[in-house]
Amino acid sequence: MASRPNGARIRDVAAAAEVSPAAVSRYLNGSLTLPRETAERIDRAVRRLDYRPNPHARRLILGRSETIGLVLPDIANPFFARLAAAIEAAADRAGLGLVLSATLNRPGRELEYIERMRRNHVDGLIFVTNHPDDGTLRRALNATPGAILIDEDVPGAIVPKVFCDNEEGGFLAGRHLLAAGHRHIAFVGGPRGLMSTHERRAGLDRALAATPDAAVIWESFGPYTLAEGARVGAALLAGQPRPSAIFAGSDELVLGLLPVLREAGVRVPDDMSIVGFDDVGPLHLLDPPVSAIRQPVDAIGERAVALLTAVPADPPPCERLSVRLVERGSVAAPPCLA
Amino acid sequence: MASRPNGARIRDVAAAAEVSPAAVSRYLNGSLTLPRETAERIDRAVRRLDYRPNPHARRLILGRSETIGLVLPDIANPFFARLAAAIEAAADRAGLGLVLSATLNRPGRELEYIERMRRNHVDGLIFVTNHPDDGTLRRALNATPGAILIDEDVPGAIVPKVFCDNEEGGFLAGRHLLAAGHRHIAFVGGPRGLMSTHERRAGLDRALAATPDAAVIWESFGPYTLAEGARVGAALLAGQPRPSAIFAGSDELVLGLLPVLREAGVRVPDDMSIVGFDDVGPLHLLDPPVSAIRQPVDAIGERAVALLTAVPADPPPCERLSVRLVERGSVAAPPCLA
DNA sequence: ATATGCTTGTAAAAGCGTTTACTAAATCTG
DNA sequence: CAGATTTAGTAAACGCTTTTACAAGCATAT
Repeated sequence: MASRPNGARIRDVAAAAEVSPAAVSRYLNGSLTLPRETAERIDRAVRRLDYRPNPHARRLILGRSETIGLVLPDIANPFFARLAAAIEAAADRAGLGLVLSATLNRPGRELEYIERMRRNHVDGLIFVTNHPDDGTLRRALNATPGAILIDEDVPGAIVPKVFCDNEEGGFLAGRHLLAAGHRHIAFVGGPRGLMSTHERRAGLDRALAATPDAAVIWESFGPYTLAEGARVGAALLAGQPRPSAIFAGSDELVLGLLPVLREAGVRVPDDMSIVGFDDVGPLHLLDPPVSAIRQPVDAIGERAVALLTAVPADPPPCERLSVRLVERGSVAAPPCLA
Repeated sequence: MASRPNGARIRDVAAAAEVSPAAVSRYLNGSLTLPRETAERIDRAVRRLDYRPNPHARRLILGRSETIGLVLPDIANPFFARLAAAIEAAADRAGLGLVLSATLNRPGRELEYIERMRRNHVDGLIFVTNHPDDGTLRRALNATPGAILIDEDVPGAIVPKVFCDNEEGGFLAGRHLLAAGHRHIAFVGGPRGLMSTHERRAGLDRALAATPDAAVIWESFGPYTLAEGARVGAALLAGQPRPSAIFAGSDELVLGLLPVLREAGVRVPDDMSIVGFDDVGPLHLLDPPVSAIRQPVDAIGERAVALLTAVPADPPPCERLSVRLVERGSVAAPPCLA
């Protein structure tokens, strides 16, 4: 039916409807109202030829691509995968395409994508970092409007931001542990210098502050990975005095910790309580099911896309989405009280 | 430095190097060799102006986008997320952008993407289905070259394909269970009508065929999901006679099964052995660590991109990538022999 | 009769890199 | 030295849509 392999062009429609290409374009885009009869001729031609504007020509003239970029450390990581799913869904609802890029923490990858955005390859960028910034990223971000930051901050970047309420999460975890009777708590944090690490710790401290004999007696900082969880588990068990509960900064850390504890004969929650953060992994399927602070992943994706398509505000908004504690079976009274 | 907000254009470079835009284009694309002196003038201008071709203009004239599309059911699913990571990495190495789309099994989404490819929005499509095809997808695929199929087949689609060796996987699982002494085995498959389901079952049968008293005494078919795993677990425990081992078609199924077994007081592997498939989830962190057939996810991604960028062959290749059994702690002798 | 305004459009330019076809000059060949 | 070939480029067309600026025709108001 269609004469050309790639579908009809606007001028085919124009010819079929016996109007000019400009008329078709303007009518279709609503910048020209036409009498019923003419409009119907165009509509019919569009349907008959199954016309769709060539996106490349459109992007060239419009200078935008109806596409956003998602830059994150690693799509295979369940937390980022969930985030990506939420963002993809939100972008799709907004009629936006999504191009994906994993940095795998290779330096320069993030900057490369900012550059791509500056050159209008994409209309906007959703950025997920998980390493401290030496100022490079901040400068690049501030020099190039159109990016937004989610999940983790780049200090000093003046861009819209969407984070979960890390401090509240830390507080919730701390209060929960406290209520169960724990006084000696381990904080297994993310990397030093990351907002999430700092804030979760601050929230934990706030919770503990009200109880004089409660304290963080052990802490560690490192990547939010499985391997780090395993490493930390060993170190924690080797130390003295041993805490009775752990607040870990990610699902992955918990997943890494658990087998080490089990191996060492430390039972959860009888000998050691544990609270995770993120709650996107199958924490409910572990033995015991692990309690965790749940991040509102879908909402973060939703808001990220909304902010990207919204008119820029000054100063750019920084949204804090609530977290909540999901109680399962990994917290009990400390052994001394049992 | 750059006079325009979006970077230098080819004519800026041409002006700076005192040649024509055509000369710059052809020199940069290797279709014109120039004397050292002229070439250096252009190189210098390119560096000084930090020139990069406008991708939209490039795509318009070239009719291709240096971008491929990845269409999969759900990026939040760990298996697909791993696959996406592998494909993203391979695409990146090949200098290709990746646009992501999750179908969430909405009908029509897949067709929509094939249509987009036909209109040159993307240069190629990597397709991951997980539902039986009624012929619609086959027809669309065959009518539009440039897509490839991975992980799951669309019967009759004449396109390059990359699958793991499901049959071998089923065989490996069956042989392993047999070797441990099991004779009464449950097959927890994916949906009926899916290649993976069929082939894994066939491999299992082949393994059992050599042993007269060994048989699949229970089977189920359903989505490769957690919820299905839980459902099936309950059904399986309610039936009589009870098998001594389960071969489940995905990590998710295992993850759904496990808590149901535990709840029912059925110990793994003492009372029930279990072998999974995929091995991308944290199977090694479960209690007990679960043995599984490991899919070569990275290799699948790698080959998919390679096939997409290769010159089309006739007939299109169908690659089968080897799987292997990863033995952990979820298989033991059946209780009757213990 | 002239001015004003609306309706119904259209022509042409803009957006930018690539390719085709071609020229002018230099070098080589016989 | 005539003619062939190579070298070193260039002008113009191409891809397709959108936008700007404008025009013809008609009705209404002054």
